[in-house]
Formats: sequence, C-alpha cells, structure tokens
Amino acid sequence: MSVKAAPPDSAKVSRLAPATADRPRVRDRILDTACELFYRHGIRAVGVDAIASEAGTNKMSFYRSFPSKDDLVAEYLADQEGEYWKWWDEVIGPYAGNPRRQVEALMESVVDLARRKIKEASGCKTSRGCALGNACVEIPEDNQRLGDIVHKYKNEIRKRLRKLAREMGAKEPEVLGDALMLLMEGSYYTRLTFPGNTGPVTAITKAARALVDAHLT
Amino acid sequence: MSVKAAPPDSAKVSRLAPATADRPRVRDRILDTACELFYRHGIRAVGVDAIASEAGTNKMSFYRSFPSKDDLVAEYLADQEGEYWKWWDEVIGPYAGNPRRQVEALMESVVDLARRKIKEASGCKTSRGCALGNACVEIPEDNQRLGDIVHKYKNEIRKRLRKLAREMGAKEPEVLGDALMLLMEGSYYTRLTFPGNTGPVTAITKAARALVDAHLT
DNA sequence: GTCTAACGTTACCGATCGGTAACAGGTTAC
DNA sequence: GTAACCTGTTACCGATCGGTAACGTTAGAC
Repeated sequence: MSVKAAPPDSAKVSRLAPATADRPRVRDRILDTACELFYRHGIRAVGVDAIASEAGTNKMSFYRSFPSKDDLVAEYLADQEGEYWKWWDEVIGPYAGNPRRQVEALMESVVDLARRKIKEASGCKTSRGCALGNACVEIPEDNQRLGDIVHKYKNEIRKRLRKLAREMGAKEPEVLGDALMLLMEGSYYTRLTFPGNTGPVTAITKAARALVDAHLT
Repeated sequence: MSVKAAPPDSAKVSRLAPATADRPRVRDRILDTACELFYRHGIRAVGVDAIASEAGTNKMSFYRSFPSKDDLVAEYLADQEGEYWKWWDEVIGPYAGNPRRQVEALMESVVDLARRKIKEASGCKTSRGCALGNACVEIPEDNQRLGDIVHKYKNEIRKRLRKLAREMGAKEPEVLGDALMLLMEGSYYTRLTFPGNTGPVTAITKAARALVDAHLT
C-alpha cells in the first residue's frame, strides 16, 4: 500500500553489517547466553530479562529477535541437539566400519566429558548431563512443540545405537541398543547428582563391553 | 512473662481433633496434593496458591503448616524417598538371601511400574520416573539443603546395589553395582520421553542379567 | 462457660514474570 | 542526503510469584 512498490530484491535479504567477530549480532549473543544459562540453571529458572542483560542488551532487543521465550527455548534445544550430533560424529568418525570400537569410543568419551568442565571460565563446576533430557523435566505436558523436539532427539539416539548393535552382528540388536542407551542416559542423569566423574559413570565402559560381548556370544 | 507460667504439659503436644479419615488434617492434604502436583508438573511450575486451592484450602492455611515453599519441597522429597525404599524393600523382600534374584526382581518391577499408571483417577498418563532425580534439575546449585537430600538418596541407591553385587559374589562388585545403577537411572530418565514402556526400559531385565552373568564368570 | 488450637477469608506486600509501546541514536547501502 | 535497518532506552502492562497481617468462625478440652 505504500508509495514504493515491491522491494528491489527480496532474495538478497539481510545484508548490512558483517557483525564483527568479537561482538556478534545481538541475536547470536542472546542465543549463546541463553544456552549457557538454560543449561546451568534450568529453563524456568532463567527469565528473559536475565538473559538479555547477561548478553549485554535488554529485553526489548530480545523480543525483536525472538517472538517469545518459547521460541528461544526451541532454538536452544535445537542448538544443543546439533552440538550433540557433532560430538557423536566426531567420536565415532575415526572408527568407521568398526561398530564395536565406535560404541567403546562413545562410552569412553562420555566418562571423559563427565570429568571435563563445560567451559574454562564458566562458573559451572561440572557437566549437568543431557540438556534436552533435563529440559523435558521442565516442559509442560501440553507443550507438544517442545516435547516433540526432545522426543525426536531421544528417538534418534535410540535408532543410532540400535543400528550400531545391528552392524556389529548382535543377536538381539534392539535389546543391545536399548541397553546401551540406558547406560548412556543413566550416566547423564546421575551426573546431576554426582559431580565430575565421582558417580556411577565410571562403570559405563566396562558395562558396555560386557553387554556387547554377551550379545556376540 | 505472661501471667500464666509454663504450659501444663509440654510433652503431650497437639491433641485435639482426630482428623476424620475421609478429611484429613489440612497439613496432610496439602502435602499429598503437593506430591502429586510436584511430580506431575515439576517443582517450579507449581505455585503454593495452586497447591492450597487444589487441596481445598487457601494460601494462608498453607503458611500456617509450612514455613516456606522450600520446606514443603523438602518434605516432598523425603516423602518420595520413603515411598521408594518401601517399594524397594517390598520387591526384594520375598527373595531374601538370594541377591541375584533380588536384582532381577528390582528390574522386573521397574519395567512393570513404567507400564502402570501412577494413580487410577490421576490425570497423569504415565510415570515420570524418579521424583528426586527430576527435582535435581530444578534445584538451584546454591541450595545445599535440597541438593543434599537428593545426593544422599542417590548415594544410598548406589550403596545398596553395590552391596547386592558384593553379596552375589561379583568379581568387581563396585563396577557391577554402578552398572546396574546406570540401567535403573537410565530407565527413569528415558521414561520422561517415552510414555509407558515404549522406551528402552524394556531391555533392562535382559541387560541386568547379562551384566550379572558377566561378573560371575 | 471459657479457653484455645485449627481453619477459612479477604486484603495486601514487593518482586518478578513474559510481553509491548514509543522514542532516540547509529550505521550502512544506495 | 536519505531511506532502511539495527540497536539501546524508558516506561509500562496484567499476571503471578512467595509471603504476611488481621479478623472470624468452629469445635473440642477443661
């Protein structure tokens, strides 16, 4: 309805300002900050005000980048899922074609991550396990949008572990895959209570090996 | 300083009103309601107003029974822990002296509970796993009081499983106990995502048996 | 009858929640 | 220059949070 008709080139959206490397776009800073705070303190415990100010901006700028807090949470979950698969692929990558060794590498990396701090300067002393799984505790049951994200994610883990079990020629690949998943999820869950690798996590590699052996006769 | 001196008998506190069986004391109703709501929706998602009105009373009566919400949460956690040990002892009771059968019974009961609904008339379709573990996601890291409750609880689980492993003559009882704990905790955790027993929980009995066998040579 | 503990009710407090309106620079492309 | 976009700022909204003050009612113990 305005005087000037259609924009000149709708395909070439969003140029302007390459966003200096040391100070990224507001939106990216907010998402980064949110990922840290949500993971450390939980979703409900962190308000948009706190995220915005921690990101060096304010609430109004927040709502210019995200329609609602739920949308930010959705991106947080997607982001954490991406990080997870990146980790997964990097761990199993060197042992392509050797599913048994891949499983071992995954388990070894799990206990390694339990020991390591999240970020060097971060105030979080130890890992708090699975971001998506923890989020599931706080997601209301009528929120299908967020619930589905977690469900699909956990289902993908299940699928991949079953696939690995199948590739290594297990007698009951579904059972082995699920059993391995229980070990991994259990190690994430207990990490909330036992700091570092002082918990049952340390048993995961031996347990996984025993399970694999049992399923290969 | 008042006219009347010391109370007549401070030991015989709190008589009055046996609290009819169909309508218990306000305090008990509140605690019961809080246990349901906290477990179903999480701790942060449920306000004291909602608990009070759901229990058929109001917020003022709530604060006459509990000094703060945190105190209610502490009682909620203690209550759930009590329920858990009751379940535990009932499950392993019939197989006293047979630690191997006791572990099997525990695992079987875990998948059985995953299928069963929490309460018949309850709106909660399926179990949401470990109350204490889920609470740990929502407890702020500086709240030692609540954090310690969960930590001691999980530590007790660990001790009991290691003890069972020792009693059955496992080669590495600590490793076997921790491995069994990972299976159990993993089944609690995944129950948040997979309704009923559609998740990896179904593999827990076979997995536990394989682990036990492996540790008995 | 009287005293007292248990409970209901209404109103309120400061703080924070998620979310919005309106205005003021600042930078960049054209 | 100028239009378009990004960002910061202040103030505000209704709702809810945990928690409290003050007053009324009921019922059992003595």
